Amino acid sequence: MSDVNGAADGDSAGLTSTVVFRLGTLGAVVTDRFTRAIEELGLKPKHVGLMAALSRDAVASQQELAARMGVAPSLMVSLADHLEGLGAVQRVRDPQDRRRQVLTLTEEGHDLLGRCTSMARTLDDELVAGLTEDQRKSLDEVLRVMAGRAGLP
Amino acid sequence: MSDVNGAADGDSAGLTSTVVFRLGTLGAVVTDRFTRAIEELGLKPKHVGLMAALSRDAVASQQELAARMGVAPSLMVSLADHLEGLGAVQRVRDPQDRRRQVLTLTEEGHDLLGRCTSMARTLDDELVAGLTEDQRKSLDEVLRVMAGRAGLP
DNA sequence: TATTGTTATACTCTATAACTATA
DNA sequence: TATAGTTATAGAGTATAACAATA
Repeated sequence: MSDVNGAADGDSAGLTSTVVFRLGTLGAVVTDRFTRAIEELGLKPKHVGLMAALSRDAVASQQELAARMGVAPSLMVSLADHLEGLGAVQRVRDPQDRRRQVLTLTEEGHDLLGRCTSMARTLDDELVAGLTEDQRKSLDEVLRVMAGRAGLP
Repeated sequence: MSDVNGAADGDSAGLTSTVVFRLGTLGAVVTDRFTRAIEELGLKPKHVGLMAALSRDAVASQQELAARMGVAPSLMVSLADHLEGLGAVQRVRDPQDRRRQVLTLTEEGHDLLGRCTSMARTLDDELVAGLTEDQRKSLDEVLRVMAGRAGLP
């Protein structure tokens, strides 16, 4: 025992009981599953995130999207390259400012995103299978509050 | 609209509303915060995870720990190296089987883990600040159930 | 021969910096 | 000169494969 005051030493009431630890590990496992699910579509989570962002806002420049997703502009290039190669997004030079590449989600892109969403819902079902209806509602609200607390949109 | 049946196109009722997406992003943000918090202790999340595992089981060989944490044995070497350098763990050759390196958490290690736990609790408080007591209890139970569903201990 | 730990190597992800073209 | 996008380069993190010691 290296701690004279009331704080727990080691893991008696431990690290593994914190929300931070449990949310972090669970999030990692869940993301890992999702990653494997979308692999067959030739996608990685960031590609899906980009499509979701485009789905919300219809069109946006690469810089705007990079800022919104919190990634470097150079990464946005390769994400857009890949999605363009799949026919999921279209790049159009803004005629007003020919430096800007404006991205839009194509019909194929909407379709792909829809399939990803469907896969996520399947995983959702497995994940919440043991929860009551009340618990699911509570989860929804709790996630909303914590996301706000964590500075997420 | 590229989908004739009932499924949503794009993100109408979308990907960003799934538990998978929300849990994944929230977990990533939270882990990121924790990572920055423990930086000043010279630790990364995996180091803390290893210490937590040792705290639960007192002693274990590197192979056992690698298997438990789901990492490669080679990574366990560098994690143990680092923690040994900090004086947080001790490596002792098992006299019964001199191939095995048995790891134990030192007093210093318990102390370090305690500080990490305390940091996690501080983050916990910020995270759940907007939740009622009922919601916190529900969160605890819901996390337990989903962790089980996700194959976590 | 099989296993534990280690070292060497390679791969993935992503950021920073240098560069091009527009403004 | 400043900015959007691109390309080149580098670093972090981690796995796989080769190796040494021990069983």
